[in-house]
This record gives sequence, structure tokens and C-alpha cells, in this order.
Amino acid sequence: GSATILHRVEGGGNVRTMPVAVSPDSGRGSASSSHGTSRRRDRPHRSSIRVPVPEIGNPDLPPDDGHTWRKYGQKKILHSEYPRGYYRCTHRKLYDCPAKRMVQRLDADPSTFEVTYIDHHTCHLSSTAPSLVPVPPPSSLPPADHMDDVDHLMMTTVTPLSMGLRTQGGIACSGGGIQGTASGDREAEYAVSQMADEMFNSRCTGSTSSNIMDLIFLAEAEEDRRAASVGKSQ
DNA sequence: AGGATTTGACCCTC
DNA sequence: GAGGGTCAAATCCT
Repeated sequence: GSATILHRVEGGGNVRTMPVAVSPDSGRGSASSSHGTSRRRDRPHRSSIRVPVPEIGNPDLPPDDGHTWRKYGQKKILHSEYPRGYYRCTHRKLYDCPAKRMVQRLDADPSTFEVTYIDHHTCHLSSTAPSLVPVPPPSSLPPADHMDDVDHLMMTTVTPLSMGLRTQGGIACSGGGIQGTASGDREAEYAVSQMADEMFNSRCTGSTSSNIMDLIFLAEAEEDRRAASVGKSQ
């Protein structure tokens, strides 16, 4: 089994969707504070990923991506058999981390979770073992405005380079195979699927998945550059 | 006791 | 008005 990354970018007008259906989510923004102030005005970047239910452990548990999440809500979604769970970063207060995710089991495929990530972790380097430094140095994280680019890439593609990075990162948990000589998006799609799959099943390595997220971002940035160059050439 | 989860209500967008 | 996202009190767990 492999996860499929869906790409949904808002605000750019350049919505890119993977072959598999996208969540019916209409893309409403979300914001906090229910005291009369405007909610859902901002439209944070969102990205969806499909993750198979882990073979080991409780299949009802949402996938573990290496970050610590605190559940703040659950909602029955219309026409969906399974409820959607709402999570935010445990370190939200500590690090003012805006990261959120929504987890929902697919009605058509109960063995798969669809996980929608909203915003990025600012507790990036300290998700599992928070340090006293909430914000990582620029050398390890792209600048904030750069994050936007990376973010919308979250749903696009990941290059073979990223896979290489992964390997260097010490993730050697691979299960399935990348079938792949396919070109372009297809190859990338497999790569992402594989990565996501491992990402959420990385228990077998015990490695810190936040590093994986790092790699994903790096890979996406790289892909962005490639896409940009392709765009220019066309 | 403190943190996490549950759950109903509230509010916003479409 | 419907549906979805968040809040916050109540409850549970460690």
C-alpha cells in the first residue's frame, strides 16, 4: 500500500490535483478565536495526503507522522461514514505553532486515511523533543516567504533527489517498490506515495520523522525549481 | 494535578 | 440555511 499525495493549493489559482479524487472540502479557511473576530478569513495552505491504515497497531488511530498532535475536535461529515478528526500541534502555545491537520477515513476505502495538513510546524526541529529554541535558524529552514513556495509544493511532486536525501537521512524502512521508470509526475507520484507511506509507518525505524518532513520540504523546493525552469523553457 | 480527549454549541463561509 | 471548523466545559487518563 502506498499513500497518495494530493495537492491542493489555495490562493494561487493554480490548483493541482492528483489523479485520485480530492476531498470534497471546499477549502474554507480556518482561524481561531471565536469571540466575534473574523474566522476563516485567512486561507492557509493545505495539503492532503492519503495514508494506509497501519497494519500494526490500532487501525482506528490516526497515522503518526512524527509530530505530536492534540485533538481539538471531531465532526461527522456529511455523506461520509467516518468522522473527521481535528488536530493541532501540541506545542501550539509553547511555540506558537500554527500547524494543524484533519484526519478522516475514506468512505470508499476505510483502510486509508486522508490527512490534510494546514500550515507548517514552527516547532519544526523540536516536535518530539522541544528545545528552548522555538524557531529554527535560517540555515536549517527556508525563510518564511519561501515556505509558501515549499508549501504549495507539498502537493505537487518529489524528485528522485528527495529519495536520495531520504536514504541519506537514514530511512531504510522501505516496503513497496517504486515502479519506476515512469517520467515526470508519475514517477514523482510514486515517490511521494512511497515517502508518505514510510513516513507514516516509520515506526519500524524509530527515526525522527520530523527529519522526513524536512526532506520533503527540501525536495519540494528542489522540484519547484525544476518546475520553474521547465516553465521557462516552454 | 495537569494534560489530553470528548462533545455540544457557536460562528463563519458558501 | 447547511455544512464545516473551532471553542471550551466536562470528562478521562496518567
